[in-house]
Amino acid sequence: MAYRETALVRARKDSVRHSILEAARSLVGQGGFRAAQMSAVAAAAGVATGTIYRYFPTQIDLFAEVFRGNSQREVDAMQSAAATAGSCSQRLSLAVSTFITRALRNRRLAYALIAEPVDPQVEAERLNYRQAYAKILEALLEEGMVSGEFVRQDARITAAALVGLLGETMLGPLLHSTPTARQSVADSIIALCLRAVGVKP
Amino acid sequence: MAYRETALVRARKDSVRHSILEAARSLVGQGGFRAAQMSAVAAAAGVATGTIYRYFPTQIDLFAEVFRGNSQREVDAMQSAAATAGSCSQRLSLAVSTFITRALRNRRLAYALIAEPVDPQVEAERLNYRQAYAKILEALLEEGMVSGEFVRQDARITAAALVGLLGETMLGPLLHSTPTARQSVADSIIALCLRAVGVKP
DNA sequence: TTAAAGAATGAATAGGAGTTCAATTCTTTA
DNA sequence: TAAAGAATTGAACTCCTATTCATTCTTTAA
Repeated sequence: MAYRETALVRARKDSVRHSILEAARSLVGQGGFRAAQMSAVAAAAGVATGTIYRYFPTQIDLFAEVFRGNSQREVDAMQSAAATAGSCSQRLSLAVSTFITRALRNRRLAYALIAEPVDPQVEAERLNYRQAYAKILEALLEEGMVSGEFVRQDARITAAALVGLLGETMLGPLLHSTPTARQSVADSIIALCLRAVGVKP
Repeated sequence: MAYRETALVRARKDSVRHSILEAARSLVGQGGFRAAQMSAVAAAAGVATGTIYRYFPTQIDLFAEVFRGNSQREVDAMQSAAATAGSCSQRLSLAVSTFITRALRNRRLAYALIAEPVDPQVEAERLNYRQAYAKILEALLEEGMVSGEFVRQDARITAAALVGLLGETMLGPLLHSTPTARQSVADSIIALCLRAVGVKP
């Protein structure tokens, strides 16, 4: 034998893989998935298109990983917010406002993750993450019902509804509002969520 | 001149156009937009593919018209429900349950209209119709606030939120529930909507 | 009946983006 | 330094449908 992968090569391959992912992530963050053609990703990553295929079997696999990476961050952020100290209402408010704030910080990315038309297999990832959000909210709702803060309800449905509610308001009124109006819009959404879960007075 | 379109020809052309639209509508209703390739539409309509182009400049135009046709029916149905006699709460309940019932009656179509990945120009139609739903709900919310049935709120935001809420719950929990569970799920969604708009006791 | 104008046909074409692969360059070890 | 094994390259290829258009029917009016 005259060749075996050394740590150095391993490291460089890891770095190439990382570059490709980062390039794709950046393109998606700027122009959505449609802007991330393989040739564009390759150019941005500084490799040939063929090289991408040594790291990702298909474009869909690459996109799925980009989707997971981006979405997981959002889910984690919401999870942290939901896990803070305080009443369930406060934690729900924080979780929701975290979602809103982060979506506003990168609206194109938010659009890509929430609503951009994508390949069905990437859409499957989207559904996974919508469920991940829903699970977090569902747990919070259950807790709030036990503590008596929220009225009795089907937590699974309310959780899904909140996810849909947040997505739609991010794409609709909020994105087109002026910067000064944003805070009040965000406040409206939070108030709406609290009403929806039936916070008792 | 030796040829001029007569009423007979006019009528047949109208009928061909109608066949094409109907074929497309049916395919979309069964398998979504992805199942409605031009060749499939032509076959279903009993014409050659080239013929479609004498009636619709591009596939996108055809799809947009199919989308509008289908969506308008849904919007009209909700509008009727919202315009019945009764309290604003009752009318909201009816509007929401109308939406749910109709979505359940044709789930594939509901998916195509609500969430199937489509061309951006068809997506634009989708946004139009989401706004149409929202407008109906917004008017109802305004009325309910004036009458004192609903708490003060930003009706535009709540309306958008309800649209998102309905769409998400149609795709999530409801579609996968058993037939017997459907009614209770629908009831949960209605109750949720009433809480969200802040129905006063 | 016939010529002009339209309408319909469907095989051929176009175009765009993902994917492949023969040739090339790089790494490693003997 | 050489040879084997990998990795990289990017132009060529593939695939898939939407779209076109030369040809063939139909219809109309003289």
